[in-house]
Amino acid sequence: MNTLATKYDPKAVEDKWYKYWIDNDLFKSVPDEREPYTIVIPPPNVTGVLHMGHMLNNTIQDILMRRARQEGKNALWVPGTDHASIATEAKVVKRLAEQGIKKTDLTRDEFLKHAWDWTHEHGGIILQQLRKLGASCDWSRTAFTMDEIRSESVLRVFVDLYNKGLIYRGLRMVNWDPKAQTALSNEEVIYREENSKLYYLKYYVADDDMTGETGAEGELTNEARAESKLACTMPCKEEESVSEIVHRDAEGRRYAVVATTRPETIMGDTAMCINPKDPKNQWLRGKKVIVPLVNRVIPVIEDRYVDIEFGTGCLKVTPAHDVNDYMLGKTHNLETIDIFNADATISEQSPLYVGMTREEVRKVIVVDLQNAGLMEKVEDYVNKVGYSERNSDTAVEPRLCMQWFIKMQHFADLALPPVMNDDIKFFPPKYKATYRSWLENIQDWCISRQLWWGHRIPAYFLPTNEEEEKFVVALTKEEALEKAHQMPGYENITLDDLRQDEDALDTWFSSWLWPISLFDGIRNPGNEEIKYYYPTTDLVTAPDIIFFWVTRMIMAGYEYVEDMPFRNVYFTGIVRDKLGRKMSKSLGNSPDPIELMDKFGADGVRMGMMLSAPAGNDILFDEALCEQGRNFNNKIWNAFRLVKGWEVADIEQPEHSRLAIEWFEAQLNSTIAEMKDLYTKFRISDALMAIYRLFWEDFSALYLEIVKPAYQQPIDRATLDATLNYFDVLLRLIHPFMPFISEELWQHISERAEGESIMYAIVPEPKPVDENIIKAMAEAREIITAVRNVRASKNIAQRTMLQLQVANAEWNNAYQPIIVKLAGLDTIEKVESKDPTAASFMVGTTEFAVPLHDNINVAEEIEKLEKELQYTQGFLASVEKKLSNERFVANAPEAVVAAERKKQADAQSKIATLQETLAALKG
RNA sequence: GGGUGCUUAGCUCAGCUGGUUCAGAGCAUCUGCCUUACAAGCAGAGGGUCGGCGGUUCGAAUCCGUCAGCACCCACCA
Repeated sequence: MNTLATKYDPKAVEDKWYKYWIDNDLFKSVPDEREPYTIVIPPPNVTGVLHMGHMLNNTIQDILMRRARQEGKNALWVPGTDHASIATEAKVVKRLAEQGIKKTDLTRDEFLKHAWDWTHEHGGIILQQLRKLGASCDWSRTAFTMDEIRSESVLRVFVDLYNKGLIYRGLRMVNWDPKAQTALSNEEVIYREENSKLYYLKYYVADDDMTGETGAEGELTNEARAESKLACTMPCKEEESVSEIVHRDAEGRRYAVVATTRPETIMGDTAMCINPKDPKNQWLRGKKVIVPLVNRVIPVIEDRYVDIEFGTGCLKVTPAHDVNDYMLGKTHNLETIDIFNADATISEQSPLYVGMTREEVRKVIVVDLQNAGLMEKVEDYVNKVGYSERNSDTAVEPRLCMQWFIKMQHFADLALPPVMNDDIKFFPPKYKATYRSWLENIQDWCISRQLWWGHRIPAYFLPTNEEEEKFVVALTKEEALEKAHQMPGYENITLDDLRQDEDALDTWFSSWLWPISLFDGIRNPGNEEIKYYYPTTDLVTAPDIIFFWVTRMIMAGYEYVEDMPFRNVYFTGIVRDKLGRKMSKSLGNSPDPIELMDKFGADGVRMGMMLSAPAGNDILFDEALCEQGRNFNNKIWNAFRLVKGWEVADIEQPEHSRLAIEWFEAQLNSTIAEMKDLYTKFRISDALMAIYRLFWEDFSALYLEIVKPAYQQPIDRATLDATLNYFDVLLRLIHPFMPFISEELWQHISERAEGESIMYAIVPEPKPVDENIIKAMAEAREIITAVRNVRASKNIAQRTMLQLQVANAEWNNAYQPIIVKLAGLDTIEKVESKDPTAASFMVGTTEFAVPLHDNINVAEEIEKLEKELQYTQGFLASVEKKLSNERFVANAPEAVVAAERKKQADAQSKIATLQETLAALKG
């Protein structure tokens, strides 16, 4: 009679409903009088493909969106993509290379054409994939960080910040990615531990007359003591607090030893540095030393920056290639020799190895140093090397060059208070500390990238003969010219004289405006949309972009709208495999989301994602969770099949059905309230678990089993109506998690007009719950389970009716008809003394018995009861011990003491009952 | 080196301001069932001295200290 398949088939419904939602504009939002609920998507890379991180992130966002709609809010989820300048440019360069085209052979315009081609070819694939997941974005608003509105917003902000004096240009040591050949911000550098070597190089003292010049008076003896041990070539350490350490070669010439991990940079050495308080290196003060191989004479400078304990306490200073050395160079006025080209090959400035790569030089120079006798020793060493976030195989090279920066202190001051005082709430709140420490140690933001793919910096250089550069910043070249004309000496220049800065802006310079620029709030401040949708409600993102993005959006929000960009930030975890490893292409442990959805259905995968995703914790993804999701779909499907198969007839409503409806009403409301609370705390997986259990345990295993008519029997109208009503509400509660199956079944459960959707079906407000109902049902369940246990242990068939005796005249339970039905009973009767051949059990303080006639095993029954007796006696002893403790009785709250007294009384009565039963059994 | 978390059943995790909704959930495991919605299922069951030690308290998974282990973030130690 049921024509529906016993297995739910997601494929048959998912595409259909997505199309229905789109055709009926159900994701669309325009400002109205309702309360807005807004999320802006963290824009994925325009040429990216969906991975598990996106799945998690977007599932959560979609759940929140759909929930908001069911709360009657005007919900808007704005989608879009990010141009991801470094990553995309790298991909385009790679593809061109495959075609035999070098970027350097192309003009900027030619290259950009290729990049746009690439973007149009691959762009938006990821947004298509999100549709399969069920993402309810308002696609009519799809934005791109390099579309017209967003681009113009970016340029305006640049000009504005420059005019406010918050953007400056400066020669700084930046993190240079030699592969992409661009500067990176500090945040784009990822440090990894590496096994490398520490090389100890000999720096001979220049013009050493070998007469034993001493460093400081009174330390002659130390030196002498040190020298006396020079039979060995290794440095000799005396009691280090006082001794000098001088190295001499076989001919007596003195040298210092410098420990370095980067011997290939010695061509750029312009000083050696010691700590002025370092006793062992006092003799080097004021000396000059010779750079090995290079033979350049460099001064020994003193600076407390040098760590006395590290290596030999001597530091080689290469101001062009190390951030700290650069600072030393500035304080000590050192020469700067840049020995690297932009691609990290050795430049003409170096006397040696010109044209070789840094890796090659490392190998060669180590050999050369050894051959020249200039290498003291080599040790294994673990250090941290910075890598480009986007080209993970490329070590970052510190490099000195002109870049654009934003002064960040101003923004840090704006952005810190609202998070610390919870105007903007973080979930979980532990990230507040991270946020704070970053803002309290804020560094200026390097925003220029030596790339073509991105927003070109709107700065225009003027012709000049001086070394110093002159430029104007303006939205367009024409405006720039006007500004230039204001400058003395430039009154008559033409457009052709202006040369626009070649650099593009950091991608995050557009992302930080996202919640504003999506509503055109930069170009048209105060417009209707920005007034309505901003501040957005929630942001869902991964904690690894807290500095890149979250923090900076807060900064931009307060700068440009004078308000927070979002009220809540939900930080998701990182999706790992079930062994806890990060998902990566090389490990091959990252499932293809599209394949997963084909296998388990989008609803199943969504549930799989959410089953283990508490905020802020990493989630260990396991396909088995999707399977559980699929199984739940199937459970819902089959419950629906059952209900749909019922024939209604004009018959009286059975008492057990009436009671089941009364109880489920309470249970349902209890769960609705629980879920409401969990949503406000962003405990979304817990909310899912609440509805999962309600549907499976309470609705399917209990409620439906109670009201289910006997085989081929009809159901009464009242019960059917109530059941359909419950099913409707359950589907609404399920909908945010599993939009497809809920929509599919809702059409059969509930009347709907064309264009309506469960996504706008309001979730009812929880009604007050009578706890007595829940308690009474819990007791009934316990009794049912106990009887079923008796049945199972005695191998009594399901259809054999049993009797239940209650050995307590006081006992009453409102749900006796339910117990009768689900436990398979004829009757429940109160007895003075129960049948001695019955299997007994206790629920609370009441003893129940199921007469078994000859079926009982007396020895077994006695053993069971004695075990329980023993346990209860032990329990009573512990309670009495507590009660006999005067300090407990005196100090504990009355309620607690009373509770203990009740425990005592209950245990005593239980013991009495057990003893009676045992006595009867033993005859 | 600084910071932030974490350690509870085989696995993943809940347990808020200390006391009957304190030892819980889901999954997995085990036993019995192809019972006419569902074997992607039904009915049951077992399983943890809440990381170690010490302290505060009448009472500690919960508060404090300490040790151990794990994770992540930040930082210029060559």
